[in-house]
Order: sequence, then structure tokens, then C-alpha cells
Amino acid sequence: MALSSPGRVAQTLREEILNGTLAPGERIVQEEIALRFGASRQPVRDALRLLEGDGLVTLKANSGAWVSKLSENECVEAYLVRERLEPLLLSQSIPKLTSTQIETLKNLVLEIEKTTDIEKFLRLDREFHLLSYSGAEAGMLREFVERIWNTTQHYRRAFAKINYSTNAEVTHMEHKLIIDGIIRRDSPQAEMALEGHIRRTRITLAEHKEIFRTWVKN
Amino acid sequence: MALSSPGRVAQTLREEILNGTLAPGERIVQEEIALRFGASRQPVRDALRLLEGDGLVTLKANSGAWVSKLSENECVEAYLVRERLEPLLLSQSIPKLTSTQIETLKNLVLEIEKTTDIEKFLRLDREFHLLSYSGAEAGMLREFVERIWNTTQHYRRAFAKINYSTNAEVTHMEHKLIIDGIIRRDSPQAEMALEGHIRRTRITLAEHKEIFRTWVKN
DNA sequence: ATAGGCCAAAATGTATCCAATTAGAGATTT
DNA sequence: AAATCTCTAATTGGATACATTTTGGCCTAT
Repeated sequence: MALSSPGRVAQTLREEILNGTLAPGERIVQEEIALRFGASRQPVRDALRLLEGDGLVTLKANSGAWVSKLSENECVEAYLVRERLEPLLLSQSIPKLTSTQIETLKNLVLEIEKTTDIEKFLRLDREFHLLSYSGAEAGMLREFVERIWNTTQHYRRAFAKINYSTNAEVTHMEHKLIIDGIIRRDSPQAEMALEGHIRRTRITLAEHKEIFRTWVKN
Repeated sequence: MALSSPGRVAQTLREEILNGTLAPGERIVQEEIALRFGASRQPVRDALRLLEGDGLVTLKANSGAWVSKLSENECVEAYLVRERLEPLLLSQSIPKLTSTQIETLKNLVLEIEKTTDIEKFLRLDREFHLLSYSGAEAGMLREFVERIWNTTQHYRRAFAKINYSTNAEVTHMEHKLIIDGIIRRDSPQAEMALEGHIRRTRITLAEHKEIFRTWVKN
């Protein structure tokens, strides 16, 4: 089934926010978007509401729409929530992962290790984690987790740029622990490895407050 | 600041969904709502999108809006997520609760114990838990938790009607353990008591699958 | 120089109209 | 009798026009 018009607009904007074309804090003007897509402002408004639901856009009544921005505290909170939710989601996924999917996951870990390009790392890392959850039923839990990945994408990029060279090795090791648990369908191990992975990232992140200095007003 | 027009519509519908006037699976026709509020369909559409973001309403393109419905699995998932998130939220709240708020919480526990009316119980129970989180900063975590409370409200009501007479005593005891932890600002105890409270409810709920038999078509 | 208020331009919000899609009833066929 | 098809009424989606609100520049007064 083809996406509805607001759906298409939302999808494109979502990608632009995730890949950094649209930066956090940046204003989104309805008419500009409408013009770009050759549509009226109505479907654009609907699209913005969809993105608001994803947490990617913040709407203010009678005022406008902005790309969502996280403060340092909000970002730490996101990681605390990830620590609790993602192990749960992974444990629900593991029993239902196909051997093909596990094979792909193994390859992703290897590819992640090889790459030195940060954009590629971000893409592969995201794919690895989200694929590891794909055995779980679509539902609230997966929605929450995906939403967190989306809203923190920009900060993971900023963080990786600063941190990638020094902490890549630890990340690779953690990924190996996770994939090892998955291969043996040992949920408790995978959960623990994943929790540690997220936890360490949260703590390291807290040592780089400069990421949250912003120059976009408001 | 006064709520915007879609905000008012959404607020009223939200209340009607939460208090059971609008049942899960029930269809919502834009024009009917527009007539009721003396507005055009446009703000109603926006309101429905807002409620979709809350998880209270499910939209289907070119088709319409329905009050969201949970399957048994989705409801259990909601409780699993609550088990992970609410203790975290409570631990963030406890250090910043004022003594006035704690006093109110104590009274709520007593009132909950006294009441025999199920609607009143639901209202007070909700107030108790959400107030216990009010020390935590508004953010993603609180949003998630409130969203779960909203989407499961209807099932808590159905569950309470079946279960209240037999399990009320245990619930009261659990509330006392939680409030005791809060009073002494002993976060770990409060967290554990809360986790147990939610966990027991989830397990008891799973023994009453009849709640999820529905007669509202699709 | 700075703070505050005022006004104009720009952006968002709402209403109405028309187009496109869907759902449901009734008829037809197997 | 059950399933499928068709057609129509009802409902949602989108575009345009207009009303409302906000914002930011500019002027004035302290």
C-alpha cells in the first residue's frame, strides 16, 4: 500500500532530520515544505503532527514547528530509559530471530569493526541494534525504543565525531558480547552485555557536555 | 495560557476515553465531533492526530479514527514496560518530592483503603501513582509512563471490576510499602515495592483473559 | 544606551468547498 | 446458502481563501 501524502512528507522530513540535513532547533515553515512537495499546507500540517508523535518535531500552538532538541539532562534520561527497555526488547526478540537474521547481524558486527567512516558507522550501528530487535512483535515497546533512537540520532553523531577514535575498540568488544549471546540464544547474557553497552555510553556521554552547547537560538 | 482549539477538543475526548464514555474499538466520526464543539472538521482532525500521538486513538488513512484497543499481549507488554520504567521514574522523583506532596500521598493511600467504589478507586489509585512521580522532571520518561497509564486505563477498569473484591487487601499492602519507602526517602525500597506491585498485577491480569474478549467489531 | 510599546509583515489556524476513497447493502452467481 | 461483485451513500482527504496570532523591527521615552 502506498503511503498517504502526509506520510510521504513525514518520511522525507524524518530522513532529513536523522541524517542531519535539518538540525535540532531549526525552524520548519509549513509553506516552504508545502511548496517543496507541491502540496497544500494541510498535508504538511498532518505530517508535522506525525513527526511530533515521533518526537522529532516540536510544535508550539500559533507559533510554528521546530526540529526537536534535547538538553543534556534529556539525553541522559534517554539513555537511562534505553538501559531499561532495550534489554527487555532484545530478550523478546532473541527467541524469534531467524538464522538468516543472525547471520546478517554477525556480518554487521564485522563491517562495523572495519569501517572508519563515521556516517557509515552510525548507519551500521543503528541497523545492527534495530535488526537485533526485529524478532520482537511490533508494539509499544518497539515504538518507544525506535523513538529514542530517532530523537538521539543527532547526538550520537556529534558524540561519535568526538569520541569514535578513542572508544571504538570498546564498542566493538561490546558488540561481540551481544552477538555472542544472540548466537547462543542466551538472552540473559545478551541483555547484560547490551545494558552495559548502553550504560557505558551514557557515562562517557556525560563527560562530553560540549555536545549540548548550541548556537541555534531558542 | 488557554488551550488551542484542537487542544480543547483533544482534552475532552481524552477524558471521555479515559472515563469509559468512549469504548476501545469505537469509531470516531470527524463531523460528529465537529458539530459537538461547534467547530469545523479541521481542528478535529488535528485533535485526532494529537490523540493518536497519545496512543489513545488509532487512525487509518482514508478510513477513519477508532478508540485504540489493546490485545492481551499488548496489555502484558504495557505492564512489562511499566515494571522497568516506573521504578526508574519514582527514583528520580523521590529526592524532589515536597513534604506537602508526601502528606497528600499518605492521605491518598488511606482514602484508597477506605473506598469501595471502583470508579473512585481508579481515580485515587491513578492520582497516587502519578503524584508519586511528580518530583521527576517533565520529559520523555514521564511522557512514556503517562501514555501507558492512559492506554491501559480501560483495562484497569475492567480488571478492577472483576478483581477488586478479592485482591484489594494485597494492593493496599503494596501501596503501604511504597509510601513507606517514599516517606523515608528510601528509593531502593520504594522501587522494589513498586516493581513488585506492577509485576503482581501483570501476572494476575494474565489470569483474566476474558477482559480482552471484545464485542465491538474490529 | 536601554527598555518598552506599537505596528506591519509573515506565519499559523480555521472554514468551506470539492475530489477521492471507502464501507455497506443489495443483487447476482456458483 | 455462501461468496463475490457492484453501486451508492457516507466519510475522509486536499486545496483555497480568510481570520487570527505572533514576531521582530523601529520608534519613543526614560
